[in-house]
Order: sequence, then structure tokens, then C-alpha cells
Amino acid sequence: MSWEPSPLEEQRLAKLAQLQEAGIEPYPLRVKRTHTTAAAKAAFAAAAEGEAIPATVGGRLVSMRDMGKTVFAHVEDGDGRIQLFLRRDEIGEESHRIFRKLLDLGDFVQAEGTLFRTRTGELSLRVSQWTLLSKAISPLPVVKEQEVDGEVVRYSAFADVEERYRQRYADLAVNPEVRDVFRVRAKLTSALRRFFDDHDFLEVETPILQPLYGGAAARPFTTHHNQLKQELYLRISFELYLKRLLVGGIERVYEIGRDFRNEGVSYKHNPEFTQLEFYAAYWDYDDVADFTERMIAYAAEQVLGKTTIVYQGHEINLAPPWQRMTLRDGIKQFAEIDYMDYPDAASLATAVRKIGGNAPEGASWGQLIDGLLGDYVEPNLIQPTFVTQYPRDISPLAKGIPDDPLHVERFEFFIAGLEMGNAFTELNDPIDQRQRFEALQELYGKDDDELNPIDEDYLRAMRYGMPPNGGFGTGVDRLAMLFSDKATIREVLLFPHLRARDEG
RNA sequence: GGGCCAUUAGCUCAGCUGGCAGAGCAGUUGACUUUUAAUCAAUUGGUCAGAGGUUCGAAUCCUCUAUGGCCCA
Repeated sequence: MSWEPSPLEEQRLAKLAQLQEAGIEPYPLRVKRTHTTAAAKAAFAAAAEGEAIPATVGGRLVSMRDMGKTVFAHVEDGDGRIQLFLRRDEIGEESHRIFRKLLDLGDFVQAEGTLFRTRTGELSLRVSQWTLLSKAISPLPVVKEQEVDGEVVRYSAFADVEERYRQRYADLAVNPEVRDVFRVRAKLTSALRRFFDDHDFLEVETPILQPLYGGAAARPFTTHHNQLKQELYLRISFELYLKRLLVGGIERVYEIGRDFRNEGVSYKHNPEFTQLEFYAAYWDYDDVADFTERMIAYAAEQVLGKTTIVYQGHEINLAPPWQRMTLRDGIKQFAEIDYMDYPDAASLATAVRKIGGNAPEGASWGQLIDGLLGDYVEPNLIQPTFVTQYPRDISPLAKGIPDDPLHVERFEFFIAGLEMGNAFTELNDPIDQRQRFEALQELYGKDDDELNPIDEDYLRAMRYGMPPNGGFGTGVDRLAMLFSDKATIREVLLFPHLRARDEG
């Protein structure tokens, strides 16, 4: 799509030409900023009464009030805003005229002067000289603010959800609270890394382009290496690579990175999302659960300064210990079915349909149970909860519970009615693992496109001996939603996936 | 995949049972030397998402398409 200037953009292009005619470089190379807006405010606060503090600030012009011979304007930088105060008899007639006539909201400017308070008490910069830093051609949406009883009231805004995502740069430029969401997100990932680093975990990066995919039930994206003439998949999880590293002698390992799943898009799913996985040798799933609740509480403390958070109107206490229930008890409680009374898929499907539940044709026993969990249990788990002991046939990488042929040592945890993560006592028996993979092929057949191919190299690694270990995975985006009180994953992704649109 | 809703000026939105397409902000011109949603006066700006249909006449009714939102599976 090519760009046709709008009438407003034509006006600004004309101003750009006039600036150049006046000898002003609209995109200069160098900047001479001495203070951020925050530093300027701090310097003024620290100075003695009446002391003249010189400062040069730079930022985006976000408001202008032209009083004739006097102009008030606000510039915004990464730290905040400061008001500029320009008088014709102090900056010169030509400079004054150009500022009023040829600058627009959205332009970046630099202003030099001294700090003072205006009559109404606002800390401002009395400008002696200003320069243009960058001319904006396209008009940003104009957002006006007024402080009423300490509350900032916004009048007019940039609110169209689709446009905000498609033009996130404009969204960020205009809506400061959007920038805050991504500060929270960045604090979250750095807090998680710190927690792992403090517990002797090694951060690693494993292949995103993989010859085989695995570690989760999901359809992959496929791609192609031209020179090698090789089909490749974008990873759907890190699991099988991270566990290879345990074989290699790395005892505690984690990775934070991107996973890709070729599936539907929803308020909690994006085709690419950020995953956190860790594996620790000599741990079982109880150790992992203990670590998990401490990790999330630590992150909340670091990011938000407290372990009690409010999410979509629910007050949630993240401080350990979290409640724990078996999956069987959870389903008994919320769906009023004891699935152990229905030991095969057919009878369980009948029971599910009897309570009005969804039981797709061909669903396995474990898949039916997983469906009951999602439909009946998950929405009720507002306070953090570990749901433990999962059906074996949907958990091919988890170790079985002794003397229980139907269940494995696995938990998922839920907060605010959202599935937040998944963990097991990891299966480290290469013979059992092969049988599990083969059983899956048998149970789900070749027509299930969520079924992973058997990864022979992974089995080879296991045959060298894998220490007993506990593993864990969580969606970082969902944690970011939780910590920033956002109802959709798109609000915590800078550039969420949207369908392509014809732009003419 | 199904249902409901939305799409009108750069932004936020009105526009009724079909009858000249509007407001606020932004923009433009002018006034104003401490304003802050500055104010005052004047003023520009439209492929009413796209295509087709009904009608003397469609932003408005109907059909299809596109994109998005919400709910359901």
C-alpha cells in the first residue's frame, strides 16, 4: 500500500517546506538535552528558592495554548511532561512566529531556558531558545486531559481497539497507560529471570526451527529451508530440548521464549506467545508446586509490591500456600461426576452428555476429563489452585502414580479462572516413554493433527540416562494479563496478530 | 465453525418510522504577554467500510463481502 497524503498531511508537508525555506533542518542529527522532564523537576525541587536553574529538555509537543505574544506548550518525554513558556520578546519575533505557525502537535522539539513556576503554580521552562528535533507529518489523535480532584479525566481519546493494535506506535504515543502495561510486562520477565538465577538455574536458548515438533498437543507452523531442502517446524514447546540438557548434566535449566501454535485466536490465545519452562533434576511435582507458588508470589512482590492483586474485579491472594485439589475431586465438586465410576470413554461420554456437557465424538477418556476440567472446574478457580493427578492418556511425558494405571503425577495451576501453567514429575524411563508415544499413535491415530511424530533422537538421549526431574511450563502473556489486570492477551502483546487487511 | 453487534471528518461520536450528512476536539484565519480541556470570532474538511439490490429518493431497508468486538462451540 502506498501513501497518499491526507489534506491534514498536505498542510504539514507545506509547513515542512516553509521550515526548510527558513533555514531550519526538520530532522537534525544532534540533540543537546541536559535534563529529562523528571530530572528538570527534581533539579528545581532541590534548588534554593529563587535560584535560576538552566535546563534544556526535549520531547514531543503534546499541547499548545497560543495566547498571542505568549505561548504555552507541553512537551512529553519518556519520563513525563513539562510545560514550556515562550514569550515573543524573549525568543525573538521570527522564532515566535515559526513556533506558532509551523509547529504541530506531535513534533519533537528541544527547548533551552530556566525553570520557574507560573502564576498558577505549574513548574515550567521559560524558553530562551528552541529547535525542532523532528517534524511529524501525520497527525496523532489528540487526547486532552484535565485534573479533577486529583483524578486525570481524558476527553477524547484513541480508543478504536483494532486501530490501536494495528498502529501500536500511535497507541503508545497517545495513551501513556499502554506504555505502563509493557513496563509491567518487562518487570515481570526480569523478576522471573532473577528468581531463577537466584536458584541456580541456567538460562538457555534452544531451537525455534525444529525438524520435529513435540512436547505439547498442538498443530505447528511449517516452513522450509531452501538451501537444505528441509521441512522445518516452528516449535510448539521447549520441553524435549530442555530435557535433553538434563541428560547432558545441566541440573537446573530454564528458557523464556516464543512458542508458535497454528490454532485459533482468542482473548487468551495468540499464534505466537511467550512461554516459560523450567526443569530441575531431583525434583518431583510437589517440589515444582512449592517452587511455583513462591515464584509467582515473588514476581508479584517485585512487580507490584504486594501479593494481593485485583484482576477483573476479583481480589486474588497469591501468597503461598495455594489450595490443592485432585482433578477427580475438582470434577466431583463442580461437575458432580466421579469419572472413576465411568472407566471407559463411551460410558464417560454418556455421563457428560447427561449433565448437558460437551462430549465430542471420538474423544478419549482423558480428553473427556480434560473437557470437564475446562468447562466446569477452571472458571471456578479464582484463587490460585493446583489441580493434581491427571489422566495418563493426555499426559505422555509425565511419570505414572505408583499402583495407579490411570493417573500420572501432573498438575496444572489456575488463577482467576485461567489456566496458567502445567507441570509434571517428568518421565525419565526410555522404555516406558517409547510405549507411551506408541500408545498415543494407536489411541489417536494418524488423523489427529495434534499428535506429535515420535522423536527418536529424544528417546536416544533418554537412553543415556536422564535424572529424575520435575518440569514446568507457563504462559508469560497470561501472567502479564494477571499482573496488569487486562482481560485479553492482545492488551499485553505489543503487536498482536491480526488478519491482514486490504488497505487502499 | 455458529450467533449478535459495530464500521459516518485526522480522533471521539450523533444522525429517529427512508427526504439537503452533523457536533466536540484537531486543522485554517484573526484577537489575546501567566494559560492549562485556555477563551472568543470566523472557517475548511466526507468513497457514510466495499459491492450489489429495493425505492421517485438510501448513511438509514435487503443481500453479499471485508475487518473488528462480544457471546457460544
